[in-house]
Amino acid sequence: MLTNSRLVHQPHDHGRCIDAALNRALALCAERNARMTPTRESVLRLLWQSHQPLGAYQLQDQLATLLGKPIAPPTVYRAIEFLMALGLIHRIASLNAYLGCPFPNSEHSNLFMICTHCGSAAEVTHSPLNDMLQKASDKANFTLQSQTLELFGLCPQCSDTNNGVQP
Amino acid sequence: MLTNSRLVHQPHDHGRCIDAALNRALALCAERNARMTPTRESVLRLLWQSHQPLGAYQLQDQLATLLGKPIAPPTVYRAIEFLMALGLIHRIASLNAYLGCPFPNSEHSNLFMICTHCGSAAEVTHSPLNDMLQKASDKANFTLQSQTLELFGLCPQCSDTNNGVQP
DNA sequence: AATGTTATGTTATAATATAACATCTATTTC
DNA sequence: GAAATAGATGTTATATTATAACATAACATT
Ligand SMILES: [Zn+2]
Ligand SMILES: [Zn+2]
Ligand SMILES: [Zn+2]
Ligand SMILES: [Zn+2]
Repeated sequence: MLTNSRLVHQPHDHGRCIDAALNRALALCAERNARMTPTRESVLRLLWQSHQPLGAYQLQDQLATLLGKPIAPPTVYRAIEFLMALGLIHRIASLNAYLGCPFPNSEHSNLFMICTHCGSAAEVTHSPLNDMLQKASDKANFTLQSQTLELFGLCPQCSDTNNGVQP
Repeated sequence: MLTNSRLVHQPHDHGRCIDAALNRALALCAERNARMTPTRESVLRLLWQSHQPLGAYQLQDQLATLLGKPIAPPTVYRAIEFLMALGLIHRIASLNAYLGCPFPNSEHSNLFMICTHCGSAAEVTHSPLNDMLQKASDKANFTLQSQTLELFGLCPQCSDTNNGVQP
């Protein structure tokens, strides 16, 4: 079970998360001949400021503040589109929100564990789960193409005590 | 694996689907002292006209046509809210659309298999899958509360040949 | 009939997302 | 380096999905 769960749901040196994400992104761009422009990089950084999914208009606000000038929705959505195409971020359908992907290269089950209290979200890749979904699909003669798997509940921090909100 | 998959993805006597759904709904309303009003019944019927999830504004159009008078969004959303509260319908987050539930009483995993070609959607309840999700949550110290599980792919009809769209 | 409760009508607006076209910037080609 | 091209951003308008707020109507209980 490959996951960033422990990291997400615990206090940690978060600067590393951002740096690592940026480095993965730059490597992937080099590999694919894609351009990591300042706008795109800013959006990716904003999505890695926390481990909580952000909505497009939250991103818009924060981007406008960061760049010190008004930003229109298409700018944000274009960056999102670009980053999604590279697999650098995911969309959380239940939340209409976006989240940095911790392992953009590897195979994905796209399973998310999202805390209903503090909002943090961990991503999980779980082969047995994928196998089971594949089998269930086979059994129903359903040709599986993609999947949206979002779990809601309390993260370790928030279920332990009522610790309040995450850094 | 409890599912309406075979029914959904094959030609069938669809009048029965609607009648059965209505009967289940009426029984549940009686049980819960809830009122199945004409508007609510119409919305439920519309959602059972096909096995394809419908958006709120599609419902609005169809309801307006059916009732022969203009219908405002809140009317539709109120009916949706009521039917969801009773577990008679589900929301498909990836589609912003709503779908009748084929087994509103039983335990739910809320797993959907949605055809990307014809749009039909089957619901599946799968205990081993739920167990596995519960275990994965436990392992991550995540207190599972609810889940959104949506699979996209080709239904038996659409993957077999290029049969085109479903009745 | 009077009262309280539940449902619907109505208007306006919030929140999320995209279309269409103009302009600019970087990359390549000559 | 200038011209041509492709890629990225700016700008305006609008589509799509969902809810807030308040008025009216229907129903139920007494
Ligand atoms: Zn971090
Ligand atoms: Zn939490
Ligand atoms: Zn049917
Ligand atoms: Zn199909």
